[in-house]
Amino acid sequence: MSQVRVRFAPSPTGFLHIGGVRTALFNWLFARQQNGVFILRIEDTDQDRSTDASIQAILDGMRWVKLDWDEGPFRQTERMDLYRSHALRLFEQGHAYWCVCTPEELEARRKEAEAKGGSPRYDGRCRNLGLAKPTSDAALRFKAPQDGQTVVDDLIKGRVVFDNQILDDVIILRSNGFPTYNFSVVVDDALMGITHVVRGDDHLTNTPRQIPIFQALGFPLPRFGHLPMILGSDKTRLSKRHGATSIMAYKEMGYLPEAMVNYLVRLGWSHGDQELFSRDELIEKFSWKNVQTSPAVFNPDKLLWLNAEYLKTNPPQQVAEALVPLLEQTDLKDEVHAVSTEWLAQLVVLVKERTKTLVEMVHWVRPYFGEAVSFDEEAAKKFLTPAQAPILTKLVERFEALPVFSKHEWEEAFKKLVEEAGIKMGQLAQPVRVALTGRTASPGLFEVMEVLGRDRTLIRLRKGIEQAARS
RNA sequence: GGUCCCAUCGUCUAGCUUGGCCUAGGACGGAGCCCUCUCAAGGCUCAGACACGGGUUCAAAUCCCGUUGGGACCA
Repeated sequence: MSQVRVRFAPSPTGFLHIGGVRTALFNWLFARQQNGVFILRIEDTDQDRSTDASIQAILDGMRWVKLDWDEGPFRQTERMDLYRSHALRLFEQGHAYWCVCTPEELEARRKEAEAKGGSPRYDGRCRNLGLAKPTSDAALRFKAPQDGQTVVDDLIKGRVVFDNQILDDVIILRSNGFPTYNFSVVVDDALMGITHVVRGDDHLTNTPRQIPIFQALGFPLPRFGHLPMILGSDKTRLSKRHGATSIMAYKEMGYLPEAMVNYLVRLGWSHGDQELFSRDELIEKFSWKNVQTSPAVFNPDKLLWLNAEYLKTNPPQQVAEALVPLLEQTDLKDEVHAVSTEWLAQLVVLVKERTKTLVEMVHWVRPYFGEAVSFDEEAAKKFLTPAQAPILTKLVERFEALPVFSKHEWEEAFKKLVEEAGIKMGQLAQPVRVALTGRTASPGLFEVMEVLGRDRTLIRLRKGIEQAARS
């Protein structure tokens, strides 16, 4: 059994699409599971639309989700000689012929054929002309088989049969010397020794056009697999209209790459009822037979839930590391560098159950930096009133009597005071919460104090009392 | 228009290969209850689907045919 070789072959037009990431992911998982080779190939023959920035976006995106490639990135523009020489070889061997029909003529004939109710494909006019290298503009066409059937034994769709009668004599080399998509793909896949061509099912009907080219070139056929598309909420192909489609946009929105991968892999693949998978588990359990045959609607809510799961279960240190770059983009920049990574991890633990993205986490984590905290106006108005000042003062006195912070002891002291005052927990907790965090919603008070430490807890309580007395 | 693909809760899906274990399971989202110092998280409960029509069979979500509806490609 020869080694598995798979590829991901995006076009560098725009950004790396999450649908592309999913295709790459399935290929990558298969390669890793089979101890195979994963190849990255940039299909940049469309020079009008391809940009270097897009190539960079592909590499950045792949790295972010940690899909590493073993060979490449290859660029088709660097392989033009290969396409031309193989096209010419087909001509020399009688598998291709020069066509001098102009686009205008073709268009006119196509319209005519359609008007007569015929099929709009090429009529084969130049097929038997036997033109040697013509002087005028000419395109090279592949002599497609005209009878029989082409059978694709698809890894995902199963057996798909096409009548060769529908096959057109496709152009393989344009008159400007550039290869067409269907040709360069075949040459690359063949030359790179790809054993499994797995791509979006928008390419399924291209497959019977490509198979005869492999055969004419004398290369063994790879296996094919066609993944169903990702749809938007209105069941049309996923596009910007449905929200972000660029993988890096999700990074910016505060998603973890683990969550993206987990979500994308479950969109079209399943392993029983399991929802959460580690990378190693995916490699172990992935199989084509459990890939869905029908398209799937992208569900941002579920992705968000998964992200929250990973925020909660990933090692806090790791989450903190991912959080730092986002904090650096805020006015907290300097303070972030002043604190220890351990303390940051502790902060993550404090808030992780309340946030679904890193962006939300930035917001939640804010009050714990710096000595003082700024009060939310509404919150202060409601809970830091002159009526609250006396009990808050008492609380500070009790706390001051405790020389070191101990979550248990401070909680006991707090509860004792509540009991003595004959009030409910919440009646003291909310003013304290506002004093400590500036807001009405926060993690548990004593966890907050623990993260703040004794000094800052006392400082903030005193400031809270000042605010209460003032209003 | 031609060819091809697809069809289970709103969404992602299990089940379909090898019909009975399916009064169709799980997850997200929704509703409710519990927990509770706030907000969450968590626990429990509920609503919610085999596109339709024919067959085959003792028995069909599962097999066959058709219809409808989506989608892709070709130009």
